[in-house]
Amino acid sequence: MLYSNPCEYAIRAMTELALRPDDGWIPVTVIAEEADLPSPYLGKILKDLVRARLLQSTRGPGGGYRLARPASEISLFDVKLTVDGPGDLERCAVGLDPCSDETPCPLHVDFVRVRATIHEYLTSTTLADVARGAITKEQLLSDA
Amino acid sequence: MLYSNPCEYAIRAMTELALRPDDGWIPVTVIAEEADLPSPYLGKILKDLVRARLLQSTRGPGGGYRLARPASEISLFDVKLTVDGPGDLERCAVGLDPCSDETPCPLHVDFVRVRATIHEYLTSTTLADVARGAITKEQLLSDA
DNA sequence: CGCGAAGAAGATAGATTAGTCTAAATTAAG
DNA sequence: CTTAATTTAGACTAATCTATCTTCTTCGCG
Repeated sequence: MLYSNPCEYAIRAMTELALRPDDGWIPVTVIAEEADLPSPYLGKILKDLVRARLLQSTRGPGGGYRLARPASEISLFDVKLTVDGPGDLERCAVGLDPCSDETPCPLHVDFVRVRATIHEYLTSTTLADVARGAITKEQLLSDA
Repeated sequence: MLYSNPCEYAIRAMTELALRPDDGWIPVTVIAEEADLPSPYLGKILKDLVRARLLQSTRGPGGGYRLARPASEISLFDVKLTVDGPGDLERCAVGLDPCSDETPCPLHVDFVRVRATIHEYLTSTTLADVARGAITKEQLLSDA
């Protein structure tokens, strides 16, 4: 509900990278397989993340992708901002333009509270948190 | 960010209806013009809202649409549920299936809090609130 | 240097969504 | 009973999004 399709893919792919911090460069094909995503499409998304300096990449044999910073320093907000752009988070609740704090849309007042909650969640949650959750989940599933 | 395109249209159209509670039946063309929406497309959406019993309609001369209940008794949640379906609000934060309270996705714990905030907002906000906000906004704009 | 393994980039195809158009059904009014 | 206004339903078109394919560039290694 919060993320577009490619943004969700980006988070899942980056979580894979966060889970192997010292494996060097990981090729798209490997990431795609682990995260169960279509690899050529994922490649495009990762390319954008490289351009936004959230990932690094290198070509040639042994090449691939890796996080540009420690996972604990990349927030979901960083990812969403890169993939979905800034507009998505700033839109008014009902889509009546123009909408700002000065000329608020109907519901602006209540909606800013919701938006603040979302924003706080996105900025305070890092890929390290997601990776930690992924490990927990795997354990739960293997126990079952 | 919370609503699909057609859902946003639905809210805007229904807000128009909420603003004229005693005008009887309002044709799509009028609603579409007021809300600045494509009228044939809006017609489809309104039809679905009729089927979901959020609107009533009648054909023929003098026909059109009206709210099936007072605006204060129709929540944004009602509208979103009808137009976007139930799945949208239940999805996991990262899209890793399976995801439930028993086998939570990474972030499930933090995310349910965000989701609860959104849910609370949608259920507690009615079309009457939106209409009230729309009036306020219009005044602000005309003053400027 | 030359070969092969990768990412980068762009063209293309398929699927989904947004939007239009036409015809049919219904209703009110004369 | 006829006509005009209106919703309803469905076919159709256009645009966007998802995904694939192909080609090119870069890089490591022998």
